[in-house]
Amino acid sequence: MEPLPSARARLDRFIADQGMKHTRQRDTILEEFVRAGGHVSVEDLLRRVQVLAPGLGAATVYRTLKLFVDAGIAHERNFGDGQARYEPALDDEHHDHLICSDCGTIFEFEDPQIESRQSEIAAQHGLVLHAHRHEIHGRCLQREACPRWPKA
Amino acid sequence: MEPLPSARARLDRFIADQGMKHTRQRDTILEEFVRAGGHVSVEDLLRRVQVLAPGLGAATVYRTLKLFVDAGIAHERNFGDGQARYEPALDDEHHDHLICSDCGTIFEFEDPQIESRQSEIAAQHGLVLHAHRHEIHGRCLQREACPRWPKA
DNA sequence: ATGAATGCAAATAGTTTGCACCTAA
DNA sequence: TTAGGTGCAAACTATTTGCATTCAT
Repeated sequence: MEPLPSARARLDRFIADQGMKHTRQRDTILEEFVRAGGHVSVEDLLRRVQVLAPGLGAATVYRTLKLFVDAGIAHERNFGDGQARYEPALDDEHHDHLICSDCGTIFEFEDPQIESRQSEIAAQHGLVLHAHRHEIHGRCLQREACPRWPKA
Repeated sequence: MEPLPSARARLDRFIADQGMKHTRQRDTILEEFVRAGGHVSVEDLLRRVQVLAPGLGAATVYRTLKLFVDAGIAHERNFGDGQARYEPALDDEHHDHLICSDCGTIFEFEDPQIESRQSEIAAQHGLVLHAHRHEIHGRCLQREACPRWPKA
């Protein structure tokens, strides 16, 4: 995962480039966003952030996450549950998601074989691939091995 | 695409099994749903349906599409644009989507190689695959060849 | 008759926006 | 000083739900 310093550096540069301002709120949100580690919903992040900055409002979190996406330090994800999730953007690596329908755990995966097939498929239809979204939904093979399975 | 008679038969059976009732609205919605051919939003479908049945309300379309999904004759899709889309469910075949970001055309694809990799990946993480979602986003290689590219 | 389905309107949930006040540069 | 940012509340969008009425069986 992207370390905080580099994310902050990128954000600062973006902010400067756009003639925007560096604020305490943005710092706090970035810090908690990176600490959360990935796949945070706005609601989650807001809760976390409000521990450090009680007055901070939801609108600011929404606006700031959009800013992070524009600055290239976050990706927006939409699993089918009606709320957007965000995760730190890494410089190089790309990954897709494997989601357990039983316990909600989200794994990340990357598969070169699939990646390359995708470009071929796009080309077959006369398109150049520029993005994709791939989610695999599964169920625990053995519940006991699942770290998040709710204790009976 | 699923022919209307078989979809209607399946729906009728499901309705009977559940002790539900056969209504004119459900017929109309099914007819237009199948005619639309796939990837319809509720808004689209409502507009279409209201031509045939002016008084028909949005809530009924929402409820009926959920019914179609339960009855196994429709799938719900969520591309990231904030509104759900529905398409007829086929008996056998499964497909994923290839979407042109330029003109909005939605192609369908199916790739056995990718399908099989997915199960392997799920297994590696201790899950059994039970569903997946895969979208490829691309851009037209040659705009002229694109049937839906907006005329300049 | 009678329970399910409809249509309308009101309620939700997630997200966006308008605006007066605040704050970084 | 002065644009840009924040916080709050109101607005919006997609969808769901409560309820009186209508309709299929």
